[in-house]
Amino acid sequence: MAPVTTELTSGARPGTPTLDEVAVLAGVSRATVSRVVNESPKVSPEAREAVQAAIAQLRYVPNRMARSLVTRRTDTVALVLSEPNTQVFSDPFFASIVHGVSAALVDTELTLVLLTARDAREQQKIARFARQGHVDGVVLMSLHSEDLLPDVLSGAGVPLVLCGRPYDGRSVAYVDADNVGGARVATEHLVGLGRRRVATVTGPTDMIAGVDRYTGWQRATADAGRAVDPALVAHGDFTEAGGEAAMARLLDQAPDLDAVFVASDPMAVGALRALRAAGRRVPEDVAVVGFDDAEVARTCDPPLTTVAQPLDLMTGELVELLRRQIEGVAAPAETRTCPTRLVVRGSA
Amino acid sequence: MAPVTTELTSGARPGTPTLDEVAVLAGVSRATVSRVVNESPKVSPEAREAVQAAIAQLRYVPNRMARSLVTRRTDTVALVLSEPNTQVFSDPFFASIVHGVSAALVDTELTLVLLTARDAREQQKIARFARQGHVDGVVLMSLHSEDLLPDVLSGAGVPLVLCGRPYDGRSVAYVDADNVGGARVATEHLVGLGRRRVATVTGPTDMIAGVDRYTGWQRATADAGRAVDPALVAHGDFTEAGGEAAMARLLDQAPDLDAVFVASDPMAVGALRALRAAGRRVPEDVAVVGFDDAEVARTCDPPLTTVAQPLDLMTGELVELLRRQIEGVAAPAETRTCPTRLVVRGSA
DNA sequence: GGGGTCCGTGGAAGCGCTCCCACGAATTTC
DNA sequence: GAAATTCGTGGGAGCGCTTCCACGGACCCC
Repeated sequence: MAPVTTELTSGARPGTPTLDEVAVLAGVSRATVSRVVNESPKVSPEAREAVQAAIAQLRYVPNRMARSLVTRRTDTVALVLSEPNTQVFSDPFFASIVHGVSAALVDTELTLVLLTARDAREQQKIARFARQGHVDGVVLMSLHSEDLLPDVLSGAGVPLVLCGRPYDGRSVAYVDADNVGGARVATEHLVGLGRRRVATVTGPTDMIAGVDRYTGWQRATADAGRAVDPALVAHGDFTEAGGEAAMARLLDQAPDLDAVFVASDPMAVGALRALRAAGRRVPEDVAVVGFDDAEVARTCDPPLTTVAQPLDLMTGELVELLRRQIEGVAAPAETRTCPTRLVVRGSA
Repeated sequence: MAPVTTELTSGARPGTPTLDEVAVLAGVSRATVSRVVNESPKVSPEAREAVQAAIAQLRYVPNRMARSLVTRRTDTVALVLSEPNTQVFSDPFFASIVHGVSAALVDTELTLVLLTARDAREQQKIARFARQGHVDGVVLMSLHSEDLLPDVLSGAGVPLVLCGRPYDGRSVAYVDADNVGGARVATEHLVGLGRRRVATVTGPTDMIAGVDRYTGWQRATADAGRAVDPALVAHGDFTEAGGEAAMARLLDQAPDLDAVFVASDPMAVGALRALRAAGRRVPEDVAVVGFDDAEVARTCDPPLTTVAQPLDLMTGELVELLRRQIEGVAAPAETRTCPTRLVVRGSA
């Protein structure tokens, strides 16, 4: 009954021109329009020009779904933050990573989308999203040990790079800073300053960065020929408030401490406050070293001596590793550990 | 030459089963499998069961690109943060919005992606992303006046809701807090406390929230029968450092001030610091009111009296308006202005 | 008990795009 | 000058899915 109107079916829907319509207007075939859109060199200048004019006139925008269906690429990568604590979202380190990755991608055809998962349900949703082919790959900031996403994603064959070493030595691509080394250098700096009782405020013990920085402190302490005194250790949660509370505990447990390595800058700022509240001067009475070299390390009082991570390098590697996996030319689980650097300011 | 192998073409690619393969295994047609996947009621229990078993066995995941191609829906919405200053990313208000929108979406079929645009190039990329049909709609936190995205997006017919009133009274859907009213109440509170010289630290004048809160202060000041003294005004940028600097200027311009309305909590924290540095006690010498009721307002010293925005309500409305537009049942440019509430704590 | 309704089902036509393949014309090579 | 190459082009199949339509069987009503 209904005649075959293949040619102009979509002409009925105004506002969304298709390849065919461009082809008709330009007087060429669909294939040629496709070539122009995809910048194939095998098109004569005249044809190219005609097509470009038609595209402009029709305000043609290619339909990505249709394209993806055949190319099996979406030109989209996701940066997934899998973390229950909303506040971590405002951690400057996270903001820097987002910024860096996004900057590394701006000159490519890839678009970055951010996904956050606060609980198992959201993790499921994200896993589905990725498995269904919405993205070509994912950079995962999976911070806690019990996270499901690394398994699900790599199991589903989604190209994946972790930002931060996986908690269990599973075989997966990752990029991380040399947290152990950085913490060690920070602690050695404190020891080298002649401090006798060097305490530490650690990060959460279910995050690898927390564990590694703690390990670095332990090693440096042992190397200095000192006992690892539990009274010199307080666990924080990478937040400013957590750092303040931990520092207060430390002051209580070990009133004679004269230096402290704090495993993140926000926590160090909290520690500074606790120290001030307790009437200790920094650095005279207590020397403080932080970690991250966040913006706040420069502006707080006194400015924070801290361990800087090479963020540009790290985000660059992150993107590089991911792209290689997407291209299919990467070894299964390449890893990078980037060197850190001590930045000496007023606090130690 | 090559025989027609329509049936099993995709069988060659292991690991990504298609509808057809599920259909074959379940002994039904593609159409029936599709019905099961889409939870159509018109399927017999036996067929449904067989299909579900096949799906489980094959670990079948529908290909969203293929589905989108025909349904013209992606079940994805974007939250776009269009803002050059990376630091805003760590503004707790932004984090709260993300959290709220994402929470409002978790029980729906919609997935939220976050997109950030720091410059015109990234804005272009995002515009393309949206126009090409990657998302069903966008929530835009377009904070500055010269942003292109609202125009491009609404021009392209992408369902769009702004978070925050547009700078120029353009006709577009938005949800905003009653910034003018909130600022007014805050200022009136200060006046009601008997303060004679009520200053203000404003937000950036190219952001509508900055402008509106300033307007609220002006109105309240005028209503109190006082002149709007320029010496009582300093412009900040919504950051803590900016607030500190602005407060310092204020102290310089108007040493006799005895109260200040600060247009955001992070700035208020900065102001508190400047005040302490200048030896002024809060609230004895200078009463301070902030805006946002951020986490930090509770933990700072003294706790901040501040204007709370109904975040859950706002994010709920944001999602509601967007969904209605996506369904096609919304008036073109519905708007919501949500009431604010003064939270009195120690600082005023 | 015959004609209507309802319901589950499968066939088939696309959605908009890419890309393989074949084709004719222009160019080169011996 | 004929065969071989190159090059731009168009035809057409197919990516995996949804959905319209038609079909046959079970059911209902008078």
